[in-house]
Amino acid sequence: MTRDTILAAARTVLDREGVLGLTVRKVAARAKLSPMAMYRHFVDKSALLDALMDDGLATWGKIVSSISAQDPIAWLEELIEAYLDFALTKPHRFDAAFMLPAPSARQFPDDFAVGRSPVMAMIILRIDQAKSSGWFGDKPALDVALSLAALAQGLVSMHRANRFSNEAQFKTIYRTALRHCLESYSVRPLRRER
Amino acid sequence: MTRDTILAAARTVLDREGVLGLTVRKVAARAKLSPMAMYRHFVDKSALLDALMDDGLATWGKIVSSISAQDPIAWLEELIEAYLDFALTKPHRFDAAFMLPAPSARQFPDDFAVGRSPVMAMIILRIDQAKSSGWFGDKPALDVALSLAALAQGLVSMHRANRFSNEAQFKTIYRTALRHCLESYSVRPLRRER
DNA sequence: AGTCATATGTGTACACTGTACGCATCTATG
DNA sequence: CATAGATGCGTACAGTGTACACATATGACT
Repeated sequence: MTRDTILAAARTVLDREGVLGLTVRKVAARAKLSPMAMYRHFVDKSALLDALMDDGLATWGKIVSSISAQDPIAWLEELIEAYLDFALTKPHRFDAAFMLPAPSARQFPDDFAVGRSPVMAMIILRIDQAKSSGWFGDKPALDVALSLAALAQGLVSMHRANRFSNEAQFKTIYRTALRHCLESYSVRPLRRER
Repeated sequence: MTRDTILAAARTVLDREGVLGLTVRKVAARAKLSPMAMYRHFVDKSALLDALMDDGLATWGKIVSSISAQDPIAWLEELIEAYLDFALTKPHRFDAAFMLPAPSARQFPDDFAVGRSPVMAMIILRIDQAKSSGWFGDKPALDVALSLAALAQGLVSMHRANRFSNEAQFKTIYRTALRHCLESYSVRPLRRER
């Protein structure tokens, strides 16, 4: 379908020029279409961006599917590393998937909200597996998964905004923080004393 | 100074139209200047956005300064709540301060990198205070502060991207996750939950 | 006072953006 | 072959950031 041609072209432009540099005309040119032809396949530029987001999430999904570790905890550790790698080696794809240029009007169907996306489902599955071996106490798997995801996303956002003085520092902090987060859920629930 | 007039106008436009709706011409109109006059005070539109970011961080800084709790842990809890409130009641300011529309080229001086901003300094101060009463064990205060900040930012980003099915759900998850994060660093006397 | 350098503001112009509209051309079905 | 729908295109327009050259205001020094 032409739609896929356009998406492929859009991916290329995205990778080269970033979200900001992505322009309807550039994508059209690369897809060998007139600019207006784009609008037969996407109502909007923002619809194109949304598609690119789905595309990025799908790639990320494939990466997650390919994590091979058997042990659920090892699997989660690889996941953490894979996310870091994805963010660093494909920054523009990452932006499109996780850092929309501005809050779009897109409404996710309830079934696709955080915690119901395919990737989240995989993560939750592993957490539940680990639970049956005694990890994570009675914390809801969704809470654990969301904490990991949000922490990772927050740190990467900061990095993408140049808020770490260098990449090495960022990586160290990322690994430390995520490891801590993972471990912090891996005990029976404890209550703080004041 | 005219610069401040422009910034005031920009704030208004930002609040009404959001980061995406903010346009050099609109700001100029509101400041009763010709569009080109803007360029005597800001080299770029992106310089204006940067200034708006500093502005947002400054207001956030004032909010943080005004947290009154004495006990450092209570202070941190209020901080968490204040951040949530800031994000929900001033979403566009929040965007400008924490979610730049796209990774800008802005380089932060080393002294202003994450962990050295004024707000971070305040947070770290409280964490250190808590440490001297035995909290947080030997975890570097920066690690604790960054984890809290990144987790909060990540969750809010997700919310701003409509990834939670409703605001109430988001708030619950935010509070749960941040409380957990805070507690997870608090190695002080811990007691089993019944 | 008058001069003059500097700071500040403006009007016009340009290249580039997203995209509305109407028309042309393919494609598939009768 | 005819015809209807899907797909593509050329033109046009309003809105964007901003370069450039010119106008004016300001204030310091004679």
